[in-house]
Amino acid sequence: MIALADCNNFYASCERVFNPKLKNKPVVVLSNNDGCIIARSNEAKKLGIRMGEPAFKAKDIIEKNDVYVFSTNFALYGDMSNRVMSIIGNMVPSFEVYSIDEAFLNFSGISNYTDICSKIMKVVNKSTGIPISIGLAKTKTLAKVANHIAKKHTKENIFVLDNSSKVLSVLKRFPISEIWGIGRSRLKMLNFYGVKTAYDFIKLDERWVKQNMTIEGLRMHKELKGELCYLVQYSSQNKKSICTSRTFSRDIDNIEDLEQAISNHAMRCSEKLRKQKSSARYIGVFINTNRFKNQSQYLSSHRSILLDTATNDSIEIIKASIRLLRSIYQKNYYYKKSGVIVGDIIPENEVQINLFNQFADHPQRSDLFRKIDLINKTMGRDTIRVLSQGHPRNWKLKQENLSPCYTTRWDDLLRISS
DNA sequence: TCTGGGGTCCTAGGACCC
DNA sequence: TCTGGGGTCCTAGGACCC
Repeated sequence: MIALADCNNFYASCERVFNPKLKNKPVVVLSNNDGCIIARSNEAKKLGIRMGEPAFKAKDIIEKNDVYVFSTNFALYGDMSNRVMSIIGNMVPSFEVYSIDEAFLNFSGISNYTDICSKIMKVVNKSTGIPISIGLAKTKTLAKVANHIAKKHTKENIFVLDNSSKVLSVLKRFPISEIWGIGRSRLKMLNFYGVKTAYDFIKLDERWVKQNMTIEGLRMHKELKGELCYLVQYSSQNKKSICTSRTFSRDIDNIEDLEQAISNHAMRCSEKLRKQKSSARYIGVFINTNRFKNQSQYLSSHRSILLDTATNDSIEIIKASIRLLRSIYQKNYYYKKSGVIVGDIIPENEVQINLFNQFADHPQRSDLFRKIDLINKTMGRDTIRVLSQGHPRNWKLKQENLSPCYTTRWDDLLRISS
């Protein structure tokens, strides 16, 4: 069995822990710049305040009903999350932290899972003040369904989907829109073909699902029928890309302010990189205009580069980010959002080098491999990894199209190795 | 010179999640 | 007036290889 443990109304619940007078009162938490509503207590949900709604649209409801409003405090939520997760971790053999407020628990080979889950709910609530719900089933996707029911249709906030007839009767009433992995676009497509419930969906032919919804749709299909596709991953994985972005509280129309923001974002990205002991080989910068202001002028620009050598050095990342920003900056637009992405992340102590095709018949090539071997032997295995090797036929053509950052690679390597 | 099947690598962008 | 931030996975298509 797999369980999904999910904190109820997490951010709103966190605020409540430190402010007892909020008990049984409507509470909402707002996003950056107090823009959107991103968490609601049950009382706030009952008032008809919608998830993701702009705060100004809900202003009337908020004022009339004395709703308590908070700006986000991510330091607090992160800290509370760690506490909840470590309690859960102490009570189950293996589990996966799926998001700030959710964890999948692995109960394979364990029969008293409901007892353990009830106990987890009690202990977490008693020692952190955060209420949680747990759904149990054979697969992650079904555990999500069970969790949904636990939250909305049970008093105890726990629900077990343990036999196939129970699963079928639940799926017959479960709207397809609520299934994990069905978003706006897939919902529209499925509705077009008359699929309204999860049961309608599992009755579809697997080949049709694969063809129309790719491999992800097929996995969803199988998981809903009880076939395991997503395993509980108990070891925490490093991020594969890291992004820092913000919406400005006002429109920006000059490059100085943008440079300032991009520098900060780049700094935060490098900090996150170093924290997970990684380096990035790819840097991207994007800026968007205000998409609500003038739709015909909406502009979204993104530029990126691959670096010669992976880095997590703040100065290098900032410099590259500013260069990218300058290459995409355009006047006459009012920028509203900016961000930096670092990607192709590799462990800190490794250097990755792409041997591009223009070097394939380089007379020093065999020499190079000898040097790489030598470096790896003295510095440790995989200090330098050769990612791809090209063919001489490609040489001339490639060379013309290469961006400057590639062409130095050969010299850099020779310098490193000599 | 023309032809095809079976690959790899890379990028851009869609769709989804919390 | 005011509309979030941070991720993952997958596919298509170009350009190239044998």
